[in-house]
Amino acid sequence: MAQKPSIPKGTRDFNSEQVAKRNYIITTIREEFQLFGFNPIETPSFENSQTLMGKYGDEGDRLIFKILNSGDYLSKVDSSILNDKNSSELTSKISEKALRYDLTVPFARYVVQHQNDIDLPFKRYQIQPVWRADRPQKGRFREFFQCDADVVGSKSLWQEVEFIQLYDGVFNKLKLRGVTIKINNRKVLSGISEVIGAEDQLIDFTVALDKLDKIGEDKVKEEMLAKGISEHAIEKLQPLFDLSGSFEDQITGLRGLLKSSQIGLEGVEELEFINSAIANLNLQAAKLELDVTLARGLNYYTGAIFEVSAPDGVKMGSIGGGGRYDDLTGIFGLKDISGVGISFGLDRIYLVLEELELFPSSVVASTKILFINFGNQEAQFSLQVINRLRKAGISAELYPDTAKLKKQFNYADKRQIPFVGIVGDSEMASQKVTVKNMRTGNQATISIDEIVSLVQ
RNA sequence: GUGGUUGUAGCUCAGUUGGUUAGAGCGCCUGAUUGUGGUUCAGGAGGUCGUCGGUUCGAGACCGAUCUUCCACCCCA
Repeated sequence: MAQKPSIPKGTRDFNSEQVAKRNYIITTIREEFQLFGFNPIETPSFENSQTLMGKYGDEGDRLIFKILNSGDYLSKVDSSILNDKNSSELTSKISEKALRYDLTVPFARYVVQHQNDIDLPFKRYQIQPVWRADRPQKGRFREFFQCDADVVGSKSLWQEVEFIQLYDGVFNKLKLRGVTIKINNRKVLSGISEVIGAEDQLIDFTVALDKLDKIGEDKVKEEMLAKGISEHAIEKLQPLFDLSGSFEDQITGLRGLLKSSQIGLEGVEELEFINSAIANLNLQAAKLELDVTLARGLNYYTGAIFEVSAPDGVKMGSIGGGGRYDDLTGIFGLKDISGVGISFGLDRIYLVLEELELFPSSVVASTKILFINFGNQEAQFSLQVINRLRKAGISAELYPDTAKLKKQFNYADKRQIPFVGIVGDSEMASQKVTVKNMRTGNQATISIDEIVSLVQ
């Protein structure tokens, strides 16, 4: 095993079965996207660093894969910068391109760049890999696929309602029941921080709050204190920790808590609108849950925030996320374009379907019939038969070598090819083929037309 | 990026306080069976023990570095 080749940490090879299963998920998502009126676009795997940097927060910047400039990239760099060993300053000098980190920011760039060619509201979907220089874990890769659907140019809350239905539609088709679509609203979070007098610490406050179900109330309070949020403010937060019950109950509680915050009440009303609309539309595979501790993508989300978690009992991070961003294109100079979108994490959905054994057995398509090779004359005859079968839409192949029968049959068996065609002197003379059913062991000598109906 | 963890045959894993020639099951190859796979039987191949360096008379085992795996943090799909 000397010097086995390898692939970088957090990347994977996919065998045929895995590709088939991935395609099954992708096809399902794509069909649903199209059913909902989204059209595909694609963007380059790498962007100008400027496009990506600063859009995901400091943590995000760290996780962006930077691409080294071509040529003698160090020669133009000021030696004082080199001596300073300031990585971030040096990076901007020696790297002007970076691998895309998600599909949302490139989409925003796309909208601004092609604003004269698109009709608003613009609905697009995009299924492409993204890269993050993260430390890998289970369900966490450095190269993975996102499947995004977004709408820009409409502030309507019906979009949020539609996206929830889209989530439900995809998971229903994948037979993945019991997923939870968690929803929150950035305005509610803003309102809370306003009410407790911690507007300036919104991010710290929400990041701590986000951990509530993981580390518990006391630890969250500890972290808030450590981040400089006053004890008085945390005391005011108590009604939030005590929030419980149904979506409607929590709405009522929030309304009381946020009665002095205009923006907070706005968020509550949005949540209420979405919930009542969904209640009238009946979800099939998913349930919608209000989770005021949900805080993601705060660097650009402004309204609804979504996160999808796998069914209970499956240990996996979120399998989807999304939200509304009122001014994402603003960063690129196009103001007042509101967008909202969701993302499916293909690689994690794969792991969940695998764990729950939800892949249909039919996803791996294989050859239907393999022809045994007895020699050149027989092979010639077999290929004529194979041609006719292929024209009839049946995938058929000839074993390429005149190997021992045991070996040829074994090959069919290993590849789970359901039928084997045997052509020898007597078959050629009668213009027929002996076909063996590998599962039952039965075999019969039949005409080519009969093969078509037998194998199909 | 921080702390921990893992690596032995194609796969899953044994391998005693450091001591001859590193094992098992499954898989693979050959034969029993030159027009018949899956079962059975007989035989066989395959490992510089992740990599590099160190300690030692002697290292799969101990130490260091590095890569990889998984976990916690961070963050996230």
